[in-house]
Amino acid sequence: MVRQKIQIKKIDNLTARQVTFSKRRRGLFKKAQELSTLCDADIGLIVFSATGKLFEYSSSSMMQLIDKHKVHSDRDMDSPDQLQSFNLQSEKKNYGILSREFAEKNRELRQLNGEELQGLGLEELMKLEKIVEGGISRVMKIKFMREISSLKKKQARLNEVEGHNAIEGGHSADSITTNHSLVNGHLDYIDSVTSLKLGLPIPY
Amino acid sequence: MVRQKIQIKKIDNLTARQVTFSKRRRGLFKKAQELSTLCDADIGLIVFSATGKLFEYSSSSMMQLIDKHKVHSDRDMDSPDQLQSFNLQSEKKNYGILSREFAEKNRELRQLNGEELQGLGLEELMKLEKIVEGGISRVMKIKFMREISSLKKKQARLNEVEGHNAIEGGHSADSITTNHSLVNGHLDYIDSVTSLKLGLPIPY
DNA sequence: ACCTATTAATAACT
DNA sequence: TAGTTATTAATAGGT
Repeated sequence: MVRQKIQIKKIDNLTARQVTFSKRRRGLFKKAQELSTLCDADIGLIVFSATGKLFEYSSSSMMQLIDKHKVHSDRDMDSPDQLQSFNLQSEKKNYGILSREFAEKNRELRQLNGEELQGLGLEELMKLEKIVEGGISRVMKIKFMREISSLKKKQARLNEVEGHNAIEGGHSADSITTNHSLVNGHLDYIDSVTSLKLGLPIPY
Repeated sequence: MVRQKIQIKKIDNLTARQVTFSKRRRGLFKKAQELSTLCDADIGLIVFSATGKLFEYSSSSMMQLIDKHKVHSDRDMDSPDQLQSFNLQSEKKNYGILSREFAEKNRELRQLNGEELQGLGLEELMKLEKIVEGGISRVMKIKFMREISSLKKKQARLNEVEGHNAIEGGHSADSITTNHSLVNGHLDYIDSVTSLKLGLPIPY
């Protein structure tokens, strides 16, 4: 773009790449702020460098923005069209992941035996609800509500259809829960998790 | 910046503002993509127009990116300095909110009586854990793990300190849990929640 | 960090 | 919403 036009592909030279990263990152954040100011837009920009360093800008609160974004995502789950992002890749991929996960959940649920279903019965769900009542974040709350609601409905249907005996192996029940917002969590880059692992010896 | 340089302040004329929004938004997304490609950065960009329309770009998966971002935020909670974002406003505000919420949680917990603590005993926590084991998102899992871990530790300490009787009203125990990532959820703009509200009549 | 030639973005207009 | 163009803004390569 200047002394010589460059190709938009990964810069080989490490130093040059770092320099360009700094310069263009600043430019990007500036543009984001300008757009926000000029057009009264709410903007959040998250940048992780190749080395994992976080840089971010948000015109208001990143937390709120992310919550708002998640709500939009969840809405899109219901009717998986009408997405108008710059590139739809990530959203489409998301939707694919969630769809698979949803199918998987349904499969797992059908494999549960009656006893286990009883074990995860109404009482436990009620207690879960009570805990969820507490001060967890907006999105987490919604997702958990949905999960609980979904589990309740599924259990109810299973009870209805199966009596209290065998488990159906047929096609999954799509119509029961169109909202499923849970994802398999691989705890890759998280080291602090280890200390949170449950089952640790806690003095009682 | 062209036929005439403009001031970076909200554009009064609605039409002009919309046109500028479209043009600059495209430019911003392009720059984001270029930076991502050139420097191998992982970038997420969320833009809400003044009318609430969502536009987004992400070099990989927005969901993963947000999870990663939240983990970073949580890390910052532990040592509330070393933030290197473009503007620190939102993060600082976040930290303030979480600090207050944490204090509030501590207060609430001290007010719990022994019976209620028993009710939320080890068994329930174990069941919660089992549920949490399932496929919920990375961040939700971490947050819930932390919450459960925190509750366990607090209950353990209460049992230790109080025997099984009265509740201390003294100073809060800061050292027990430095990670507390839960936020008060006001369910403002979310309408779909109503149908998810628990306690709804479900046929059993 | 700074410089600057050159390209890229874009404000006003159509 | 899409094109044109004059002008400013961003920046690649060099110091």
